[in-house]
Amino acid sequence: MDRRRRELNTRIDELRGEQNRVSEQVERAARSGGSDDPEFRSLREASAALKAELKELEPELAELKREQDGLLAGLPNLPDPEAPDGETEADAAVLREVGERPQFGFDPLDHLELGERHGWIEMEAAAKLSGSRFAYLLGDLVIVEIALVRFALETLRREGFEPVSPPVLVREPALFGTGFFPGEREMIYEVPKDELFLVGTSEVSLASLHADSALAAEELPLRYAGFSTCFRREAGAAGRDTRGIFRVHQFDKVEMFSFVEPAASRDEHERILALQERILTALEIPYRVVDIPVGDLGAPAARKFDCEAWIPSQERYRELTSCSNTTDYQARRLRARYRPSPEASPVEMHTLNGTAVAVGRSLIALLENKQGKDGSVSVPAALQEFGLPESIPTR
RNA sequence: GGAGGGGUGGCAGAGCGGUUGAAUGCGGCGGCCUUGAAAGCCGUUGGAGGCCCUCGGGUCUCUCGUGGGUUCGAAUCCCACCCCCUCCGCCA
Repeated sequence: MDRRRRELNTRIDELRGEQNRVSEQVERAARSGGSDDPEFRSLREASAALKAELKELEPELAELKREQDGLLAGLPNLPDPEAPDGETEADAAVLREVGERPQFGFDPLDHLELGERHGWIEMEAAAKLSGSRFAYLLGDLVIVEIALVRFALETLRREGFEPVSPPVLVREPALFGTGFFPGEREMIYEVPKDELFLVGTSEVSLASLHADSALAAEELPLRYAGFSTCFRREAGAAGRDTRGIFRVHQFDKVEMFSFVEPAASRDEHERILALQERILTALEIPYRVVDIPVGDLGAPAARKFDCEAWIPSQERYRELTSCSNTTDYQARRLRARYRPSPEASPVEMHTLNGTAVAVGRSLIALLENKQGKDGSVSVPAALQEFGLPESIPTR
């Protein structure tokens, strides 16, 4: 296919070149001889013949290009050779476990029992309002949510991440560029009337901040901390994690996003992971870090680490944050480039993303791990700085 | 939502069917001048892709918001879409 495309391309280039030359001659003939000049007429005919041949070949080339682009668009990023082998979550390599799992001298409650007892989570009315997998958060939990967001934003800001409150309704190219399209179209809410889509993560909006541009090398790295609501259809997850707010269609999240030079992306990945761990540690959530196997990476990522929080009611670790090095995959699709030196041609940057705080799941981890016998929940010191008491419910 | 105006090279800004891949100014780069610099003067200066090659270039195509169309020939004419500005209306 590619060979035929190249042949056609060359042929069409030649024809166009010929036509450009003939066109010039036509002009000269018109000037000297006028429109009755026989030379003028024969040249015009020659040009018309070239045009006819072009009209015949061009659609075939366009079709081949479309086909080839479509194939290319569906290809995933090349996995990092160090990513572990394997197809599924089960093949992930556990890198480390951090923090002490709580030892309860009583029967711990799950987050929904705690939430309902204190009037913090209301799911039935939400289901009536919006359907399954929606929730109202109320009271102290809302205050904790805001403290979580502020804590994450302040932490990241000190590390050079610029806070961003981005659009959450975006056009198709943003989703294509970040690699959610064509592969994960089923996960995305669509607003057909306006040809807009609701983002499943602010990663999509942040990545587009430097699309279609060529930055100077000195401008890199660029680091952003996006705060937004996220929307996910959760198609294909029917029946999974149906209890509580673990897997819902709408949640808030603070997301890190970095634009870096290719040589720096490995270090940046470590840096993002380190920040995630620092945040989890400050929130006093026990967690483990896993290295995602190649088969579970998704299209954009070359390497991915997840931090999984210990969830007492499930007696297992569940994904809380995730960070990916997408190398040049998104940059290529978004045309996010930079000049290695002022004279150099622009080349693709590397982009990386990572969750700073996924609010809903963080609340679950906090509620369950920090609960006391009386059903109260102690608040980590890091959040107390943002106006919360030592424990909730507030009396 | 209604009515106008407009999107041209890093920036500003001309061009409005053929010699314009694009005037001019600013900026950038090189040089002259200078002890050094400024000023001045001279020169130079977009991007993507294909082919050739003595690796420095040569050559061709595409590119004036995006996509179509008209024409022998389009930055220039027509259509659709996107974006920006001004005025009116509406609204958190």
